[in-house]
Amino acid sequence: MPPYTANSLKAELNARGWRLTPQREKILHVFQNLPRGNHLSAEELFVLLEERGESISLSTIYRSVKLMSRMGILRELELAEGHKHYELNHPYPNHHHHMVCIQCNKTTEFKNDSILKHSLKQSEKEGFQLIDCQLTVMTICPEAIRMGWPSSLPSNWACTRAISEEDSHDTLDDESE
Amino acid sequence: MPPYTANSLKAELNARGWRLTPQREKILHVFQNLPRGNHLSAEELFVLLEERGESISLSTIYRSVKLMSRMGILRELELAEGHKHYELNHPYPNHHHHMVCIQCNKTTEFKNDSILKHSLKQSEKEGFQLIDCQLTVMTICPEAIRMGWPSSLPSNWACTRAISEEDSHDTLDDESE
DNA sequence: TATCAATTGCTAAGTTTTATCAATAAGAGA
DNA sequence: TCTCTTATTGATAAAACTTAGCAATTGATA
Repeated sequence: MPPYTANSLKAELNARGWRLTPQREKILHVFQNLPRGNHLSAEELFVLLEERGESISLSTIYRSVKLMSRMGILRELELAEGHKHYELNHPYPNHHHHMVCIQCNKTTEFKNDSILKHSLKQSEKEGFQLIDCQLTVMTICPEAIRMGWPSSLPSNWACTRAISEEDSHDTLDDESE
Repeated sequence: MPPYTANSLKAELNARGWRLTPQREKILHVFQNLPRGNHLSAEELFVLLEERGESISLSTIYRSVKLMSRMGILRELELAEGHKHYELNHPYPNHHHHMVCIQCNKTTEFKNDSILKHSLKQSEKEGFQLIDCQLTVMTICPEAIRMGWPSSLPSNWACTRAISEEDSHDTLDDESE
């Protein structure tokens, strides 16, 4: 995915009968200058632009991020915080996934291209066209563990337990960063 | 994860100072008798119970599915439909993921334990405790493709394109399916 | 069986997102 | 450059989804 310029964004939009507006340009600009690993909700984007004196209505924010997600410019994230987050779409080889602490909502990115490969394999097997894949790893972070969690947590999350028992590590294959 | 009975559910609840109620029992029962691959939203669960003449208030539905998710009995799914879905939690070795058509919202399950292994590896590397992981594969299904989609779709979803070019298939390792 | 606190159901309210629609402005063509 | 057509914006209202508050009920323990 090439870094978008105002011109290439315009071309992409016009090719579909859509228009380049100052609002869409500003929104793209925000995401392009966002530090790596950050993502914004519609509300956060709204506030951020307001603070910069470049206010855009919330309606337009919602419409724009949805449009740009469908175009493949942004990526829509569902990180279990009750609302959607958006980030610049970085396809392979910069494709990445997220690990989230279900207690404090802290999220971190990680790369692992074999996830994408598995997804591609799965979709091809069923005749589906792959658009994107997102692995969300739900965890408890070290701080949350220290804070007493997971006191009220599952006593039987065999998920972790069982797979640890058989020490799966030697069956890992990939180049995960 | 053992199949829950009323008794084992009661034990799990009481161990945490919580109580077994007819409502919680009914809800568990619904999920245990749901055909494999199905999941329900809070609203759908509400309607389903109402139709069976076993009405439970919507508040209680929401509270119960959240509680049971935290206990590891249910799994909360975010499948980009705008609201959460729930299913019985099937940990390893019955852990699974979802492929969803972003056009018609059709979802299908698939197994691939190496995803879980990668997640475990990632969380351990950072000192996080793994709770669950969910891979969501966004696709366009064959029917949607036939219907003219993805006409307004990304022209540059390098995600798929680039990885196809290098034919990644021979680097796959696992027992998926 | 009595006690105490967890739980329910009802209602209201909070959050996030979409719909409506008149006014505006981008793009294409003359 | 000007005009025309239609996509787009912004404001407001409404929809969709989820949580909060509280009196009444009921499960678990002794």
